[in-house]
Amino acid sequence: MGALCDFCGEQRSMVYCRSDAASLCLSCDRNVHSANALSRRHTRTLLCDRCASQPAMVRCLVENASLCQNCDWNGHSAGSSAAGHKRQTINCYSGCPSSSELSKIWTFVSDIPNVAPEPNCEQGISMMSISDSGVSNQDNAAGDSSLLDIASATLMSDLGTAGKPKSLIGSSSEAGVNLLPLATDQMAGSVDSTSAKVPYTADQDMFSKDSIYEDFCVDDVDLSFENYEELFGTSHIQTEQLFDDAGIDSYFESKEIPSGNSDEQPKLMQPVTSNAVSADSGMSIPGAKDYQDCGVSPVLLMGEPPWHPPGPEGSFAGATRDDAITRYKEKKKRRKFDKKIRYASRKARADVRKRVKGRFVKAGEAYDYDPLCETRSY
DNA sequence: ACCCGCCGGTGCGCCACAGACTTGG
DNA sequence: ATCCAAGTCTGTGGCGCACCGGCGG
Repeated sequence: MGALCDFCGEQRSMVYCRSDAASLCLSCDRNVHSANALSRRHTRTLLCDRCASQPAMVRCLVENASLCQNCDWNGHSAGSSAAGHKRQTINCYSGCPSSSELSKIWTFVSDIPNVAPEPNCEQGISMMSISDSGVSNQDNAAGDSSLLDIASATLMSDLGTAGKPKSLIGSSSEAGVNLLPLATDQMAGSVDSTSAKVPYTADQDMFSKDSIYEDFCVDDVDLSFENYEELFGTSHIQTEQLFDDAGIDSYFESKEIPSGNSDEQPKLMQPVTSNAVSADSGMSIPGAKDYQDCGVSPVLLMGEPPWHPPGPEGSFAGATRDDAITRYKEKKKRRKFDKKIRYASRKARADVRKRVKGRFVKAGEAYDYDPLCETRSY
């Protein structure tokens, strides 16, 4: 069963907020993120069905499960029996959507509980719009159906084949609910190319609407980060490899990857710069610290999991790669890419604490930086 | 080939303080 | 064994500085 809400500790957590590093029930999500303009900008997404501790990034249509990147990779890695499963991206959102609006964002979730509207958010909801989805559904009769257009999530192959995916970030009205498509890996063989470019609508419910949470359960194991590798095997290391110095550039290149499905045409990997999220986070590779903002790891931005056997025109040979991996691992020891917020309350305090040259100052003393209003006391 | 200065990327320490944790009665 | 108070420790984010490697002169 999924974890309880980090905020109320009573309801089942359903969404994950990267900014707060918190799993929240929908009620608390609305309460917490209606507090102020900044919190409304927090991007949230569904919680991973499998590990229940990380933000889900893709929806496996076969398993009816929302998966975080690690669970996705572990479950659908090349060579596994599930490698060919169709998956689609899961959009994250910001603002204060109602339960009905969320149900449009995530059409595959059938048990979104009703959430009382937050007075602070009324305006935001009414202004909600998506103006530049790139995937439209003009036929949708629902009044605020613009949500659904994107929402429903783009088939993964859309991202893989679209020439220039448009950024959704910033396209919506200021106070509205922003839907932020999660970038995905276009894992070889994972998508049936014949189904690409078919905008998903509620009428095309190609996958069961049975509760995705009916099997929302994981073994009773500690899912803390401490035993991450124990739980997820090699994925952590694989992630590390991504930032391999020599490998970075190669991932920026468009390259063909071998398909796990022999019937498919090889897919071109998209350059990172085409990814919507990169624009949002201002992320720079390899110093990507901001990848967590929308639940998008740089790994996904790179397209292909780095441990995937390089294509014929792979940019580096095995020995060079090994060297680079070794170098990266040495660097990794000194870095904190995987910083995990252990105490959200402390983070919340630090986020609003006044500073002088970056250092916290005593309450009431002069400061030169106030995170809340960016004013100076002198 | 070697040295030097410049530049950008990166890591680390600092700060206050709430809350978690430990210890002793 | 349990409770409580007091003391100690931890972790949080932005900034400045030091360090490092790459590059050009």
